[in-house]
Amino acid sequence: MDRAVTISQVAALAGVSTGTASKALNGRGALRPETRLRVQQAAEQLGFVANAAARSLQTGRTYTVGMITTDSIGRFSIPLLIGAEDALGAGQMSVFLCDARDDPIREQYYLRTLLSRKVDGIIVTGRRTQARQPIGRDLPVPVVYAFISSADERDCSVVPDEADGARRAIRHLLAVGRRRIAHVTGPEHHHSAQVRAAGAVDTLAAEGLGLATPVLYGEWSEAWGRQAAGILLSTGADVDAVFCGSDQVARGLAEGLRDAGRAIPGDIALVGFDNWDVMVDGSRPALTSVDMDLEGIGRSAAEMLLAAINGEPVHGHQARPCRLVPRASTAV
Amino acid sequence: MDRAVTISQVAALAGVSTGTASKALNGRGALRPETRLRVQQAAEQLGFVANAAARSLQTGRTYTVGMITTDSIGRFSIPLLIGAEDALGAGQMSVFLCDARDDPIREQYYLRTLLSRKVDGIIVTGRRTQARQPIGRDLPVPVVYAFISSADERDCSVVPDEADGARRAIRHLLAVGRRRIAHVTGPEHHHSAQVRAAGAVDTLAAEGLGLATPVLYGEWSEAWGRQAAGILLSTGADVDAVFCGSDQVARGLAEGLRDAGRAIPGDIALVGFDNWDVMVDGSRPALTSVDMDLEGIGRSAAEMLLAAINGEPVHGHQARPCRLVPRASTAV
DNA sequence: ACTGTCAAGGAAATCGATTGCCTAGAAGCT
DNA sequence: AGCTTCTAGGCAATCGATTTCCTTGACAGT
Repeated sequence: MDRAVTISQVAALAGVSTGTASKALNGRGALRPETRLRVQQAAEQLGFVANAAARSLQTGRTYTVGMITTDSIGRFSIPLLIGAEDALGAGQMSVFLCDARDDPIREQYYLRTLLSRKVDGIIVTGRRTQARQPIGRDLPVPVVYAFISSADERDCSVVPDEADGARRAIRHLLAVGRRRIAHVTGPEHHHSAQVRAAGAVDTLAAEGLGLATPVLYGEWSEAWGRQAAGILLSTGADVDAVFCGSDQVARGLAEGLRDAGRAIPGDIALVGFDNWDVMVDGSRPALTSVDMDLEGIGRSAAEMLLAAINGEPVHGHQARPCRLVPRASTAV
Repeated sequence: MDRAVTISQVAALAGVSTGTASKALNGRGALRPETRLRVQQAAEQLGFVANAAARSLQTGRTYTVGMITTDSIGRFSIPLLIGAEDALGAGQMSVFLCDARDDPIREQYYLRTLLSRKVDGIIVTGRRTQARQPIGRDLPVPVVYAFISSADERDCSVVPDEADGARRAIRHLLAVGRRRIAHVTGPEHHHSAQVRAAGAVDTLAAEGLGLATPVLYGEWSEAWGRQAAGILLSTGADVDAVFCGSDQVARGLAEGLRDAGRAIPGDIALVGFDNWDVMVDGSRPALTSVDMDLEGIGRSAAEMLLAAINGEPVHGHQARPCRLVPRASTAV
């Protein structure tokens, strides 16, 4: 069963010492090409794979990073995970996944475990309404925050530029000829809702325009979207487009408007936020939406972590632009 | 900067040898309680955390498992991940996350890395239309398949009992007084579609009934559900309930039926499959659905892996029952 | 022929924690 | 007192790979 091949077996087969075998396999030292080859073949033949524990004990590097999702692993974490795992895997690093479930105790527990495992770095991710407290002070390894941001400005945080997303949504609506734009979004206390709303207002202001109605704050759900449709229509406001704070809100709104006999995009054009496939494709018509490129954020965070591990830390908040994906709900 | 605290520093502070310190911290050997306490306090004071690499080099155990998702991390993998991570975290094990993206080469690469890291075990998960080939032969560590199953019957696979899910759906519809039941589902070549359809047919047969129309195979999408509504109505078949192969199909169907003026559940009751929150809650009315308890499957797979690691391997396929979650779409 | 240089590879220390074996001293027994 | 039996805890080997010296032996230069 447990037939772990060690480097001394490889060395014995190749007729060299373990030290020489190590050098041969790692391309170090001064060896005859012929010897190097003999060792490599022996390793191949025995199926030798170096014991990572032994190696890291000696070198101090583990080629391992920890990834802590502070809230549960959810819809937003997955693309981040994938992106990070992608960038790290290419650098031969493995990822420890830790799901802290919004529990500070679990979080600290995981932090301890990761440190005891001597990870080379840590990525902290998750969904939060506000910037979060740093996960620890004076940690012996670099930390990068992805999607959420650290309250400490010196920490490296990679976040989507949500104001940019809002700007793109509004510009797009203006470009397709809409002028009387409303904004329906999530809870007012939610940072994303605030930033997106402000971004929308600012962009309109730059064109000498304003929102057609005050911002409608609610929750991040389809139900609220449907409800908002009623509110919007009952105000009698003359609206020819709605920028929604999320795809779910937009989908609900679309349903509500359709039920009330409004044509989309004929009467009212619609833009969502998140570019969540099941929502944008399930909506009728398909939903134009703002994509935050979460996978790119995950990848980018991982790259910055790698840089920090290699002694070139990046500090401060990195805001990454969004992308607008046009679909039928804003077709001309 | 932070020089890691080693056990010899703890030993020095407590005035004992490293061996004694180790025994004190691990509850081994014969030590005076007073000595044990002194060491523990010293460790506490210095913030000592044992170097996992050194420990595992000595003990051969790493308290680490690998989790390979064969297809990309998706909607189905998340609950599995969470469940497994939950069960393993409680046992102090850490999880290496590997996303093989349906690429056999990546898969083998990850397998190699995991083995070099001397993981104690491996969980293989992912979505497949059929049972998959075993990930390796004669591996030095136990492997458990979660959600997908291994083609080798001797391997341990934890899977949902989808026929059971179908049975529960049909029984529920019968219980609320429906008799003329149709079935709309995904692609015919998909294993899940087949099993669920067969389960539905068998359950009806046991009551001396049959499906009101032949099974409607299509794809796992809302669009197909909407389309199927049209097909179903155009056949003129007298149907008072539809069991759908997925929540997306059900949601599409619900929309299609509503558009055609049919009342749900008044005219036609609806049951979905997956119990996917955004679908069941977004549907109007909220959708009764079959829950495969993916988190339970993940947890269960992890527990079996732990058992195997402890020398009590479980072999064969473990089918876990589903759960029906009633909502408004089948209200009486 | 003698010395200096260099290439090739071996020997052994090292990383940090665990653990089997051993010993000094205390306690128990006759 | 003399002997045995514990007990508490120290010593040193060990895990596997890396790495820093060292030691060869070959060869060139004078």
